[in-house]
Amino acid sequence: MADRYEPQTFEAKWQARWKAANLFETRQDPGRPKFYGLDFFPYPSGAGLSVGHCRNYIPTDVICRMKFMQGYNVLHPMGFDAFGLPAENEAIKNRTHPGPMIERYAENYRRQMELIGIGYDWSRSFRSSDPEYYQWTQWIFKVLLERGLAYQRMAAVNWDPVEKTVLADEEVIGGLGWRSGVPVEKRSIPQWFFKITDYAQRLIDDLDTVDWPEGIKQMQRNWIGRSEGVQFRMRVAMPHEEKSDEEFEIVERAPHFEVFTTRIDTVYGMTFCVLAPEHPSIETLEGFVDEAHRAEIRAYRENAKRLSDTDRQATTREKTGVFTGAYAINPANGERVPIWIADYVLMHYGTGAIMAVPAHDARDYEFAQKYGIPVQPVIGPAKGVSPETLPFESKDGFLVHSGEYSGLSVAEAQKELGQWFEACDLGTRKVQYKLRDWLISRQRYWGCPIPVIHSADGEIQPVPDEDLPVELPEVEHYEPSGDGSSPLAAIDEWVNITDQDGKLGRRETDTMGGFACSSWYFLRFCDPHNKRKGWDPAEVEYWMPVDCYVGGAEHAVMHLLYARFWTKVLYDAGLVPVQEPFQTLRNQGMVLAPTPFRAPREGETLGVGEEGIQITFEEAHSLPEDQVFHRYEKMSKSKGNVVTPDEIVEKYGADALRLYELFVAPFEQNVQWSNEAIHGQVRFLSRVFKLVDECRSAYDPLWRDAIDTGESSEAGKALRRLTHHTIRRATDDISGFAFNTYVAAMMEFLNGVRDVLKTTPASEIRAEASEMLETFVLLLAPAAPHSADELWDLLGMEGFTYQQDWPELDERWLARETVTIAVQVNGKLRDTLEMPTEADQATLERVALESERVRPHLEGKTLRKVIVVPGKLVNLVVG
RNA sequence: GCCCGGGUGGUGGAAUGGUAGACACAGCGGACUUAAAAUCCGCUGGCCGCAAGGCCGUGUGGGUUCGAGUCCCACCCUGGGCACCA
Repeated sequence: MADRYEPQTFEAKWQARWKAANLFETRQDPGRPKFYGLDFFPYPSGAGLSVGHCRNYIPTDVICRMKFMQGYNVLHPMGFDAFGLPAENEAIKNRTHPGPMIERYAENYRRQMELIGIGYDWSRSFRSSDPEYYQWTQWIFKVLLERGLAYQRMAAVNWDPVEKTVLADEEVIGGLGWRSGVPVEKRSIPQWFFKITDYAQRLIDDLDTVDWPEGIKQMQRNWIGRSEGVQFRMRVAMPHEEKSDEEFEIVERAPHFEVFTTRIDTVYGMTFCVLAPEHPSIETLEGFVDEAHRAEIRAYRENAKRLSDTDRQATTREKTGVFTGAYAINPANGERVPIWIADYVLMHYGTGAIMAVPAHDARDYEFAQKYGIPVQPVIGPAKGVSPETLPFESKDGFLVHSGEYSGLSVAEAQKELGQWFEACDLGTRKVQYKLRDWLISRQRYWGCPIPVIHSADGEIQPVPDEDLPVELPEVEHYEPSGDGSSPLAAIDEWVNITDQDGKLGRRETDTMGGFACSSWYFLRFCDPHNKRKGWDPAEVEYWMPVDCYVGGAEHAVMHLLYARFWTKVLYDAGLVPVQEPFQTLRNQGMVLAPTPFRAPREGETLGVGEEGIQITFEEAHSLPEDQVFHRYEKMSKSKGNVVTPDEIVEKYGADALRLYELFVAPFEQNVQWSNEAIHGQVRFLSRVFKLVDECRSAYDPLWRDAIDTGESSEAGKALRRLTHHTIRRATDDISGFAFNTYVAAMMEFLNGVRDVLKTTPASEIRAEASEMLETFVLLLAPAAPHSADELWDLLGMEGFTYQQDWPELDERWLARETVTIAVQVNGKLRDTLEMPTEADQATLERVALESERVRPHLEGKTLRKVIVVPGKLVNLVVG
């Protein structure tokens, strides 16, 4: 019998036994509640898993294991997000084909997940690149198409010159491609979109129905960006040709335009208005202005077209614009205001035109200052008071210089002006969203083909269900063409087909971005091998929604928003019974690893936010110590700071790794990896083995019969209190994602047991010690399943801990006979008293006043007040 | 600039408004050992004190309260997200 933790001798053995017993195969017993625990769909990188990834999988595994022991039918699947740019790029770099490559990588991921003892039901696994899977991705695409939620249009898109593809807005970070890190360019090509904007309001509203981190919800709300305002028409007016410059007339033939504002209360302060350079009305407007203005407009628009989005949206950039020579009429007061064109107004938001109120908007103010446009304050901090400094952007104010609306608060004025604009048919109150439609087209090979045929007459036909999947053709060369077309377009024998009616047609050659594949995989896990349907409705009805969804916060907007959108579309189509896919969501913190840097040398410059030049570990060793410093960074292959579970399991064992990752910090918090602190877990497990080894001769499997009839000794009682106290803590902590305190509770359990056994050997309290041993092993099982099974076996028990019932709490043992009462004088602790639990207030007060440690602090003072919290403390207030 | 988190010993961290520092790591002392490792026992926030004990202490400054790491206000630092969205 091992009296210490020797993982090499048993971890592989138990993993093999679990596999042979199909232990984690999904159970669907009637009469049991269900629990669906899911991890984010991983892309299996060639670098394999790091201990950082494990921080996602281990906690979910702990919860799923406890839920199963508590009697739930647990669905805990794993599959691989194999399609998409990362896989294709890695394959190109390795000069191989993405298909077989990703298969190897996925196998390696699975090996590592098994190495750390994660209890997945592998019989349900799939890859998003399996034709049996993407057949149904294509089928869902058609559902969207039929419902008018998928469409193709020419679009200026984010073109990533390195990836040679189009990126979704969400994949452009600060004007740079999210993977390539280079500035994206504008290009105009036909693109497929999903109309997620139709669902904007529901995507906001239903966040209230799910248990997600508040920060993630807020990020989604911000991304969708709802704002309420008024949209109204500006009529164009030109100087009267035969009269003086001061007289104007409305030109009905001119292109009147609409503006959107959230600050209708400031409408009297409008001193100009601005059109985006791409605004379609400008072309007509040019016909009404003189030659000089026309030339300026054209020059400005040409220039704007050439600017990249990054340059245009750089916040440090000074605003630019041109006066058109035309004017518009402010409908609120009939005053004329000049019409400008400026690229700080964006065509894709609102109407692409704004009313500019420089007194109350920082951007308009900056522009007005630069071009000498008047500024008219209309909101002040108090009634009848003008603001002292401009711009005055606060909404906590009152209107001035606003006709009959002067004196109203901002809130009142927004309401009344909105009503007035609507009553006079000047405009309408409107809700705007920042969210834009989801660009799904990728001009790349390694993705799910869009199941559409373009017939010769230009019609778009979905591929019939019976012809799905549209399989990716096997090809030698799949590298992106670089001309904006998919490499699939070059495969004539695949592209050119005859449709059902015998007409010639061309297949759509774009593929879907990877986020499409991960927007429904959680449904497929409910019924992964269905050949006739994407899923059996009964299976999805049974398992959905996901009860516990765990992954990194970096998918806060993209994946989670898309998956919610698809679920809602499928709900509307009557295909799934839930409107939200993920009931509870939690984000694990990252594992950061020390990464070497050195100071820049002559001629080297640091980028924004950089503190040094990142170097390899080899280089760090070759440099003098004072030239190298370390920073904790996210683990990544490119930084060379990856710690793999393989090396940790090899050295310390899987259970020590699992415990360490659970214990090291709160679940949601980032942690700094250290190879040293893990020793504590090895030590803990060794002491557990030692305890079981010492006590097992006293172990009686029939302890239940003896324990409630027999009289307990003091030591026996202490042991039982400890046991049941820990059942409560472990159960609550695991349920509440407090894995660090769960492990701490187990350590305290061990320490407490050892204290009891110092005075009373286990053989004298056999029943209580047996209950303790069994409970200890079972409570430990979710976190350290290999050790738990080994210990279970050493106790002479049959089967796996996973199959045992979770220990049952007996609340009677939570009650204590005595409690420690804190005695304070003026809030400062002066003594602690061991008192019977049921001691009443008067008793506590009396004993507190008698305390020898307390009395010196009362001398010469008057007792003014006594606070007694039974079971807790006595506070004597003196003065 | 706006929206979220977070600042507690040498380190990771614990603490329903009620004994701050649980549980660990590291360190120090001791036992065992020829020795080391491993293991076991003890100490370990700062200052004063031989001790008993006292004073200070949860980023800073105020406030509420009998009592504040926890609640409120202002500020500083830090991590993340968004960013010309009218």
